[in-house]
Formats: sequence, structure tokens, C-alpha cells
Amino acid sequence: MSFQSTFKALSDPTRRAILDLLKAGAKTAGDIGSCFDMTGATVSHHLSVLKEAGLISDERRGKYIYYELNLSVLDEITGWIAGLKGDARNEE
Amino acid sequence: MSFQSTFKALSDPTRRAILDLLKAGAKTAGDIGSCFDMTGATVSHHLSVLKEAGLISDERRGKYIYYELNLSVLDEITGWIAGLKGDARNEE
DNA sequence: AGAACATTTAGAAAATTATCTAAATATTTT
DNA sequence: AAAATATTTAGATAATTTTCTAAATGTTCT
Repeated sequence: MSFQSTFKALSDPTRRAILDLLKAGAKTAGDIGSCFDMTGATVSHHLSVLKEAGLISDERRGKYIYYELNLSVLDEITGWIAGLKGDARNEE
Repeated sequence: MSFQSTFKALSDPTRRAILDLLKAGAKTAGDIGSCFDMTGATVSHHLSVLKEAGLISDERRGKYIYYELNLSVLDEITGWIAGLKGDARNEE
């Protein structure tokens, strides 16, 4: 849940693809896994990295765990980029 | 010089700090190196990752090599983030 | 041309990350 | 309560990345 963990989470293409998938709405771990050529355990690991970064939240509904986008942490990223571009709102 | 290499480049805190430094204007490799507790060789490696990602450009002036920000590649990143947030300009 | 300075490249070691298999946990269904 | 399903956790391996030291390259100054 830090700036660094968010950037790290975004640096992996599989994890970005997961975020893209979730854009359409919450999905179960299984649904997400079936979109990739990896074991469920690996996908689960990526989901935990995204969760740790605050980019997704999870909610169990019975047998399933639904994952959903949480994009508010991206504001820090866009703020940093804007600052780099010299936007006055973000200078220190 | 790809979306992926840009994200990867940004995922390291030292490299982001280098970009922050260069916000103030072009600097030599030595100037940049003296801001970090790492060997010049390591800093040089980070500079090459940033350059490969298109985030900086370099220009030799005599004995020195000056590095300078090139932020246009960040537009792809902000575009992807905007798309994730559901901005219509960036949906596919 | 040779010495001095700035920076990179090569090659290796250490740390981190991605991925797998197998086993564990949680929930539902029969 | 046992079987079936969904997902995670543990532990190992392979790949990638960070960092170092030592050597090489490019430039200037004397």
C-alpha cells in the first residue's frame, strides 16, 4: 500500500492485463485465471501483489472470491507524473 | 522504447529519483551519481535503462555526457491509466 | 603522446521476482 | 460427514534485476 508497491505492481504485464480485465467489472479468481496460461497459484500470487498495492479489493461470496478494481491509489502515480511534467499543483 | 520498458523503468525508486533530479534541468552522469550512494557503474546502468525506455536522452559535450528528461513517452502511461479509469478517449 | 578525468562495458555475486507442484483452507453440495 | 469446488499458502526452482569491481572507451589538457 505504498507508492513503491503500486509502481512495482504495475510493472508486470500480467498484472496490468488483470487490471484491464477487471475494468469490465468484478471477477472471481477463477474467471481471471482462465484468461491466462498460468497455474491458479501463480495468478493468485499476482492478485496478492495487486491487493497489497491497493489496486484491487477482494470480497468472498460463498465459494468464490470476487476481485474488483480500486483505482484511487493511481492518483498518487498520476500526481507524481504530473509533478515531473512541471504541473504547479504537484511541485514540492 | 516500449510501454513495458517504460513501466519497468519507472518501477525502481532510484530511477524515479533520477527523473526527479533531472526535472531541474540537464545534468551530467557524474552530477547524478554524486546524489546516490552507489558506484558510478550502477548509476550508469540505471541511466541506460531510462534511456532504453525513452525517458531520458543523452548528449555528449566534451568530457561530459548530459542527461535530460524526455517525458513524451509518459503519455502512453497516463493514457493507459485514464483508460482504466474509464475515460472514453482511451477505450478500445 | 601521455596523464588525467568522465563515463560505460564486462562479468560476477546477491537479491528479488515469477512460476511451478503439492498441500492446506474455506465453502457448498450431497 | 464426506466429496467436490474455489482459492490460497508453502516451498522450490528458474529467470531477472541490482549492484559491485575491474577493465575499456572517449575526451581534454599538458
